[in-house]
Amino acid sequence: MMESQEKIFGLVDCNNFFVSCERVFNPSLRRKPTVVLSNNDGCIISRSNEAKKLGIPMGAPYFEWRDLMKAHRVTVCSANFTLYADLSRRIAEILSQFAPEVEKYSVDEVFLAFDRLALSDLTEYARHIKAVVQRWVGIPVTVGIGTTKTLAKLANDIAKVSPEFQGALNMIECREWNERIATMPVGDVWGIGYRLSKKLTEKGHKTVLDLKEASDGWISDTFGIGVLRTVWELRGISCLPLKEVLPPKKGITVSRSFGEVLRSLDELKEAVAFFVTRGAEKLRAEGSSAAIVSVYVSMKQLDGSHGQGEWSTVRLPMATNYTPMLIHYAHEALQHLYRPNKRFVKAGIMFGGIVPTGSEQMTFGISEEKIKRGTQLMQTMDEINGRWGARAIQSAAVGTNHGWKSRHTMMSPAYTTRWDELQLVR
DNA sequence: TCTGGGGTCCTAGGACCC
DNA sequence: TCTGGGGTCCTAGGACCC
Repeated sequence: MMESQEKIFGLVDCNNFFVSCERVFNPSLRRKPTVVLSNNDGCIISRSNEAKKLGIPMGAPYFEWRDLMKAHRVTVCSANFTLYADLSRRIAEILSQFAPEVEKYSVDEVFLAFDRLALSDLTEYARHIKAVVQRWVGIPVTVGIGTTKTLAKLANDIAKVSPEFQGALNMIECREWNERIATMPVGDVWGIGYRLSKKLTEKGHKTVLDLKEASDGWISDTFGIGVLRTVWELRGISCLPLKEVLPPKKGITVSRSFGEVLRSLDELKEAVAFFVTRGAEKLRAEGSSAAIVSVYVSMKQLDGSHGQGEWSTVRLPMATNYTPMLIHYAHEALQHLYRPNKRFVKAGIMFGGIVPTGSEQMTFGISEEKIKRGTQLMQTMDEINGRWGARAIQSAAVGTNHGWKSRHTMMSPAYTTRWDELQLVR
């Protein structure tokens, strides 16, 4: 029984994903130090190996490293998330041909699951997968194989920094596995972050091997069930199943820092309307509706720092994904937060109380006919935006001024998703 | 006014991930 | 001067009910 169910997990992780995406369409960036910035050109969120060697850390503020990068002729790209999402989807599609079960875990990672006895040489197979993705999409990936997700992830991390594995490491066939993890810090384990690794290290559990051999009772009493599961996964007992179909999201957030400080309520309303529009699209794409709308604003303090941020929440009479109604309630929430003579630097919206569309509680005062017309309008808008680019048409509430738009001064074109930005072949 | 156990639901906060 | 944006899960504590 157990035997037949036993699975092997693979993790395919794109190397320096955002930078690699930029290189696909701009080969002159290859072998040159390159970084990609976050929204608003705020921090560095992807680095080529050459950039990592210069000591630039993940998530570092751009302005702190600008001079060093200039001196070393580092190419700096603003984020082009539309492009990255499209390549990410293509890679996941290709990988689904190589394993019976596939989970798209993040924009740059895909978990695979195989039956234990189905394949004779998994290491060879992993190298094959790597070569196919490289050839078909042009993105370099690393493959880790293990008997649990946590071990596959660990194998992947090792393969990334050890060239002798040629981009694919099968933990099951790695004979010196225990020696390797005896020298790895406990914080390298998936699920052990900054705080947990600090606490574990203080208690004498410094390495991955230490954690693997820790006592169950102590772990669960001190750190809870989550860490206990991680320990079991390190021992090869699978506790984290593959999630092939993702359940609908429990919350949907859209937020941005502004390109410039905002003062007027009208501008804030436009920004909030834009966030709601994006969020409502996400809702409809999942077949969901929301009954709670929260709005968030952050203000610049007198000392120049950004404030904690303030929230205002409105409960709707019924769940909906109809953009104009969501904008209406978001604006109502915003009224409670707005104060004249303040400098707003960031805002966002969050949808909660999410239910499948169709299961909404009906409320008096809204006719079925009205709801039907609204649904049709939204469908039409989504279709048009899907075909002509996400901002082809949108509600008038979003406005056309967009002083609040994020900065992205070094952005590459939308090579794959917009006809007018297709790459020219000469 | 004090006494008790057990259960659910919700919220806030903390920790993690990319 | 300039510091991203999106998620998940778990736990503890309070309100409320029987």
